[in-house]
Amino acid sequence: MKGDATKERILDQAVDLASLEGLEGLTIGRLAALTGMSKSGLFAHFGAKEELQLATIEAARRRYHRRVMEPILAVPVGLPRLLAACRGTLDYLASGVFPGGCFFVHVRAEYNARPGVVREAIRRNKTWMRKFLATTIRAAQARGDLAPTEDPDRLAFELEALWDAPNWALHDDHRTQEIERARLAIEARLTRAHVARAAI
Amino acid sequence: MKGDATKERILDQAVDLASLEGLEGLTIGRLAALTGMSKSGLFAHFGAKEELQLATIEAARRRYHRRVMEPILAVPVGLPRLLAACRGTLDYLASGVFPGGCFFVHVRAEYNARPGVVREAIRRNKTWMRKFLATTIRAAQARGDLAPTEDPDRLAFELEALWDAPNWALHDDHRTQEIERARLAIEARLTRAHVARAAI
DNA sequence: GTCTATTTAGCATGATCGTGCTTTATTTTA
DNA sequence: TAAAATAAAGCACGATCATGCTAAATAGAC
Repeated sequence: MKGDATKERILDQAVDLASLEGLEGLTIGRLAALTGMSKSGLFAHFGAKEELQLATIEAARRRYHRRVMEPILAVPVGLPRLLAACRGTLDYLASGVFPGGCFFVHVRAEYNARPGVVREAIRRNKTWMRKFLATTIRAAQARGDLAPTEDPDRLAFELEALWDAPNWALHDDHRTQEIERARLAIEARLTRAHVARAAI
Repeated sequence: MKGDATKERILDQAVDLASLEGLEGLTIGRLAALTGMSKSGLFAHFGAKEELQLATIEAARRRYHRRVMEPILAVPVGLPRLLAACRGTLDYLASGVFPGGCFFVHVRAEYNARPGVVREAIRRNKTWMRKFLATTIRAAQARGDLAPTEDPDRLAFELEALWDAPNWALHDDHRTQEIERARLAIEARLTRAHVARAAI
């Protein structure tokens, strides 16, 4: 079907636009202009603004999964995968997977205080990531590669905090410096968790 | 002058609204409804949307300074002040200074990828905070209360990262848990920097 | 190649956006 | 208290918002 291909093309633009301007800045009119379609023609694919927003979040999730998560999931469970997650996430920030920086950081801030299905959809992604990290940490502990005294959820919280932070400088001159700071902080943190070779 | 008092009242509402919905969600119409004024009457105080946005950022800065920074600045320079900054920032998140969580985290995400005077105004606040932290850390080092091997800018980056992170859970049930995680992480980080009594 | 189903455009609607201009109401000053 | 200055409202504007309905174009099936 041709409609599906068009929808894909629309959502690709929508993800880029929303990563730059948020899910509010993502308007039907702007998206129509960007894709060269008519407003009504584009709108017909979604039926409601909220559906477009949800589809955009889902498209961003797919892109993130393919470009960032899949390489990580290809690494063996436990410490190797945890290190791959740190490395992959830090690289992803500078790699331009999303033109405006991390899509999820942007929209999470935007909908943090707005209850509704959009916020829940965003929240699910964050929850998934936290669970994935905690599970990976637990696996590393089970293999004796990480101090068993570490609380997996706490360590996951800290890693996320550190690699989300460089986003704020992502459009400044010193953005590589900030990413490097995050990298060093994560290395030190993992060393403290008794990782023998923490170099990422 | 009466106009000044009105303007103050408007900006007070504007800060609350923007902390919840961002500087875009902050529209003249909504703000007029909130303050019980006419759109044109309110608009006349600012002359342009962008002026309203800049005035709102400045009003948020003032509120933050009075409620958060002043108590911190009352503490002696060096390590005591650094600990006060950590404690004060963590408390501030839950205290409802801004109804939507940290005003600055929200608007920074919103304007991260939008060049212009608004983004620069937001950036100035972040830069100021980073400099304040680095200076405070340096003072603590000069007094021998903090390891001289620590890079002040790196430590400042990490502290900011950790205490910004709980914002994402600020409207969830487990928000206190997330703030507690940040507190524990900061304590551990300061201990690593050779702070004798890092309890905050 | 015709028929049918799907996709897209055209056009319209009411709401809201930011922003002017012109009065009216309210303060401040003299 | 009268005059001057300021603050606020009323009303209007063009633009853009999300969203419908209907017609045209294009696709896939036979």
